[in-house]
Amino acid sequence: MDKNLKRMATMHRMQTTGLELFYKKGFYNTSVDDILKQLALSKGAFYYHFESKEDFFISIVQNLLVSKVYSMLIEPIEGKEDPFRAIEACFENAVVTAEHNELDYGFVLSNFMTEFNGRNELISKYLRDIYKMWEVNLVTILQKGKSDGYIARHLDSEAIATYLISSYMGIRMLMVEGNSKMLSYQFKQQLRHYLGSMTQKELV
Amino acid sequence: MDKNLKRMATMHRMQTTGLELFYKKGFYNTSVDDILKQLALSKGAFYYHFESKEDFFISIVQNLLVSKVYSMLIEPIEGKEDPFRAIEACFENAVVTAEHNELDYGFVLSNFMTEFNGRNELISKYLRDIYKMWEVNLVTILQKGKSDGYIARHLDSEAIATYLISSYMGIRMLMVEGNSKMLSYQFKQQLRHYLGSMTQKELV
DNA sequence: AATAAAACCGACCAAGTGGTCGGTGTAAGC
DNA sequence: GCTTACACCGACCACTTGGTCGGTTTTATT
Repeated sequence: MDKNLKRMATMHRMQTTGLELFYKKGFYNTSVDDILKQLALSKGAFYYHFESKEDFFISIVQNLLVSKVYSMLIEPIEGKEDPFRAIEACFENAVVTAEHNELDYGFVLSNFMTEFNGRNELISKYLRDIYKMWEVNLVTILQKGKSDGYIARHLDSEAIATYLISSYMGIRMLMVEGNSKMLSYQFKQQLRHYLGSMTQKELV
Repeated sequence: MDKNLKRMATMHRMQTTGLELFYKKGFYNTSVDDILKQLALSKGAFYYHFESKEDFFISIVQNLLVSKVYSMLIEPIEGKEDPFRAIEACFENAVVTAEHNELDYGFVLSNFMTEFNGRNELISKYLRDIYKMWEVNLVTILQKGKSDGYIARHLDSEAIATYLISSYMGIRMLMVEGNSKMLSYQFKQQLRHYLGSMTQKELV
């Protein structure tokens, strides 16, 4: 059992470092040696635990990315009363986290989706699944918002979810170029406006 | 003169093919040999015309990307009466172009910005300049819209421009993963809603 | 202490990579 | 016909890449 623990510990160390470097420099632009150097480990250790660089990345996706996206972007809006309020709070929180250059996993996801698109179908599939999970969750909560009387029924939940995710991924892309504080502020402002414009219709 | 013409022709051929492959597979994941193979040209020809792979890419940015972004995303909304209408038409046109998998240069831009971020400061700077050109233009036309009475003065032009570009880059990112027709439709719908919500305030 | 399995090492390999360079074909100018 | 400069060729180089493998150290178990 203790053996298994050590194994898990090493693998986890490799995965977190791998994610960090892959995110910073890209998957194809980060060599296995880069990762091992930072970990002070050898090639042998790496290929003892993982079949290949691809296999390694997939393990990162399944062990780190899925759960992080879930806890950062899905859980915080699940079960809340007012969907728009919950979504607003969640997105604002995510974008503020991103200001300080911490890993925010919505963007990590979109970054990787871009990099692997058309280059590695298997990995793309895994990433697409996470995205779908996020999207489906947003749609579900919006639909529930309709039943609960928070959202006008004529609104298109799928389209709103798509637009929300798009703008978020877009702003995060821009934020890495600097000026992230201003961009974050502008995003929050317009997000509020966008969501606000849909709730106000109910008052009419 | 004829000599110069041939030189230009070859360089242009290299640049268009280069852009196509860099866009499809990424800059770092496309080798000079890949490009030369498709062109049936040799290494010698490449390094006769360009100093390095980096120099080559910069020439593509300056010769192709700048003018394309200008003609697709800036020119169509310059000098139009109603800014929101013009912006709406321009973005819808861009996203429809993208449906058929043609190169749409707004996305090409954002793709490269992502890839070079933190990896090549010089190239990043060139790309950022193009982005700024786009953004400044949007802000300018929005401000003009205020003077002309099309847009309420209390609205934040910079924030609107940012949000517009964000959502566009975001939706384009999602579109490459497939289902682009539906995503394009949803984007257009929500874009209209977003812009519409700001014009209606004037009626109040 | 002996054993065996697990965890790790690092030299090595084939296949690329960006870039160099001595050479060749060719077309214009004399 | 001869020269010259431009456009192009492709073998070659140093270096990096993902991946292999025979071997050594650690570790739990007896």
